[in-house]
Formats: sequence, structure tokens, C-alpha cells
Amino acid sequence: MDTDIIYKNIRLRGGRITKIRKKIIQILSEMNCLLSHTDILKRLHKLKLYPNRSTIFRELLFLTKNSIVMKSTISNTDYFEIPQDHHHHLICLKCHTITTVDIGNHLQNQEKKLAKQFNYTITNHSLEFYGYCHYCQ
Amino acid sequence: MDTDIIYKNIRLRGGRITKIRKKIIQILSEMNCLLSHTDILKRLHKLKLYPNRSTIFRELLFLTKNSIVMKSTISNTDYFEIPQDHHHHLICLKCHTITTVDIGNHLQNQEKKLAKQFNYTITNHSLEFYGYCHYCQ
DNA sequence: ATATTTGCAAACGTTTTGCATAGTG
DNA sequence: CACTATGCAAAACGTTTGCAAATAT
Repeated sequence: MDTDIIYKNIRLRGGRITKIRKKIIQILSEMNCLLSHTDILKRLHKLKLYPNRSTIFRELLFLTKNSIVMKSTISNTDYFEIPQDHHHHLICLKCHTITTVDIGNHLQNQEKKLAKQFNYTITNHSLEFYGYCHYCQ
Repeated sequence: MDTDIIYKNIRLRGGRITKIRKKIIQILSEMNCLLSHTDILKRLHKLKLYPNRSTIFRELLFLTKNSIVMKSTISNTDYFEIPQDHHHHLICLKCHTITTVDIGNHLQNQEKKLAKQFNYTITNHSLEFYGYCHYCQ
């Protein structure tokens, strides 16, 4: 597990490794997909941890600010994941299921071009495909 | 202007061409970029139209449901545009400026592949690049 | 011991809804 | 006239904040 690297990183910045923080990182690391605050809360409930919802938000803000997790906003809800293998998402417009997909590193070159053209520092991108899944079409 | 095609489309579905609806379509068509409810309301004010905010939301819902406009949610706010030339977005994480960019139709093939692989009907995709603009980096 | 993290309650901004009224075709 | 669109007020929803108490180092 490279969660240890994350813990070290947090300690270096003066952060503390609390029960809740540790579990949130573990959950995000193991799932390796986009999770909402509710998804995370539900998983914590299964582990007999019942933190306040604002704690989850604050935690996810902390992890985002420290570049440990990446945030994606999909129809008014924030989702979070730890960027491990780089991938994209397939989202059903009806049942809102999010499927993780891999289309390779096609966009690296585009990023470089755009950075030059617009004098931007590009840190990341998000690519979502929308449509109707097997069951909903 | 191909807004006439849009009006026809709306009439066919039993919709009516009201002052506000007409102006919203014109604004979205002329701007050809992502606009929020507030952006649209401000533009309407300049034209001496003062509709209720809920009317804007209902209107944008109507136009989205009828596939006339496309919705993108960026950091918890919905933005809308009429898909004319296909393009993507460059978003500054600090000042939140949205720049329209064109990288060509790279993703058409990927869409087809994914549709087959996951048995999906893909209707569209959104690609956003995040980073820091010229002024904010 | 001290700074960080947490729970709670309240505030905030965006979006949705119910219902009566106005406007379009 | 019949049906759609609108204004208004209130509610819903996700998210943020202030403060006091708890906890990690």
C-alpha cells in the first residue's frame, strides 16, 4: 500500500493521522473510483464510524488542497478519487452510474499545445462521456 | 441565424415562443460559450427584461431536456451552451475564467469504441482542462 | 502543551417545487 | 379556449462556517 507515502506527506505538512482521516484515505485508495461525500459516509458507517458530514467535507477539502485527492463535480455533486492509474468516466444520464474507463494517454500532447497557446499551466483534465447505459437505453 | 430551426423544433413539441425564451436562445446562440444562470440574467437585464430566477432555471431545464442546450457543471454551478462548433474548455482554478478551446474531433473514435465495449449509447462528452491562467500562475 | 481535528448548529448559494396568474397559439 | 410559461414564496440540496470541545503529536 502506498498510503504510507500519503501519511508521511500529511505529517510533513503538520497534519495528523486521525482514525477518520486514515479510513477515508483507505476507502478512496481501495475503491479507486469517484466517491461522493455520501458514498464515503456510508462506507464509514459499515466500519462503525459515524463522523459528522461536515467533517467529511472538511477532510475532502484538506485532501484536495494537499493534492492527495482530485475533485470532479458532476451535476451539482462533488466526487473524489485518489489519482492512481489515469482514467476517465462514462456517466449514465438516467441512473447516474459512473463507470471508470481507460482510453490511454491521448491528451498529453493536447495539454502541451494548449499550455503554450494560452500561456497556461495545466495541472490536470477531466474527460466524461455521457449517454445511456445498457439498462437505461 | 439557425435559431429559426430551434423555434420550429420547440413549436413541434408544443412549446411556445415567448419573449424570454426567445431572448435566452438568442443570447446563448450569439455568445457561443458557457453561461451560468446569473450570466444570462445579467444579459437579460441589459435588454430591459427582468424575469424571475426560477424562470431562467425552468427555461434552461426545458432547453436541456429538448437537447437544444448542453449543460456542464463546473464547481457546483451549472453552465449552459448551444453546441455549435464542437469545442472544449480551459478553466483557471484561481480566477475561474472559462476559455473555449478547439482540439479537433479526436474523441469520436474513442466514443465509438467505448459504446461497443460497454454497450452504451453515448450522446456527448465533456473535456475540461484545469490549471492556472496567464495572470494567476 | 499546543496545534489540529471534530461535532454541532446555523448560514449560504444554487436549484427545485407548488400554486395562482398571465400569456401564447 | 386550452394549455404552456411565469412570478412568487418556500423548500430542498450540497456545501461552508464559527465556535467550543476533543484529540494527536
